[in-house]
Amino acid sequence: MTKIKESSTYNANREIVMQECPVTYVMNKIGGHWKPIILYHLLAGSKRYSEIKKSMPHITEKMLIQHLKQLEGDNLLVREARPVVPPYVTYTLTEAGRDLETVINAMAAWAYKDMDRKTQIIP
Amino acid sequence: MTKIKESSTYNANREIVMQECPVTYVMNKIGGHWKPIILYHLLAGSKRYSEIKKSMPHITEKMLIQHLKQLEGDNLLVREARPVVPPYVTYTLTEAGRDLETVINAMAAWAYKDMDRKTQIIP
DNA sequence: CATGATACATACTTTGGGGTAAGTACTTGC
DNA sequence: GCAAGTACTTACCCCAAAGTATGTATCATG
Repeated sequence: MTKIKESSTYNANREIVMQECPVTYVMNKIGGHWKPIILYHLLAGSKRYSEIKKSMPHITEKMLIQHLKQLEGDNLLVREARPVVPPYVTYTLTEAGRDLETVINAMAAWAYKDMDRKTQIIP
Repeated sequence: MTKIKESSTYNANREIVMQECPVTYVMNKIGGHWKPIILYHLLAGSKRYSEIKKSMPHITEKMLIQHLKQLEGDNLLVREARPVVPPYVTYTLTEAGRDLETVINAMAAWAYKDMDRKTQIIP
């Protein structure tokens, strides 16, 4: 008798909204705290796992691979492992991933503009 | 004795990353499921509360005002209430809010391109 | 006088993203 | 022979965001 949910409005939305709203579509791929940052770092070129880790000192290893896997699943990057030891794994953006540069840049541009607006109001 | 966290890496990040990463800065303002959609609808022009609600059938009233308040707090929109009864409240984007059109459009453009890529691979 | 419209508010519950901690497999260097 | 580096994996926990449900104030209209 306490089962009112089943698939909930949340998931209903996910389905519906994904088809209607392109913004949500993007958010589902690059949303969250880490993904855009990972993409940002990879826009500079391919990197191996340890390099990404070094450029993001605050991320935990779990979060890092978790998101790398998801981004790979969403075809935003490809993983290449050379069968050597110690392992040598590189991550490279796909075309879809590189195309996100426009989005990332638009965001960055807005962010700097908005930060400016703020500091101008303070005095 | 179970308090290991205090402010946690999460919040440490929020602080640090906000200053370093413009993308995260944006995400903190327009991230989440609903905000970009609200903004999207308001880009077409000012709307009153009930109109926004109608254009987003799947959002709950709680979520709607909650995010409207946050967007107002972040200076992305302004709320104007006429002191009549029944209440008449309109929401309008600020300059900062309208400037997000670039970001939203870049996202939409990418989304459509990405959807195309997918449908081309399927057959 | 109670029902409906409008624009919320508030209490309570659930879910999943993010975090912590520890372990694995393989080899090179001391 | 064991510590250290590389690229993960696994188990478990916590909290904030999202969702559910219900209540509020005001007046107009039947």
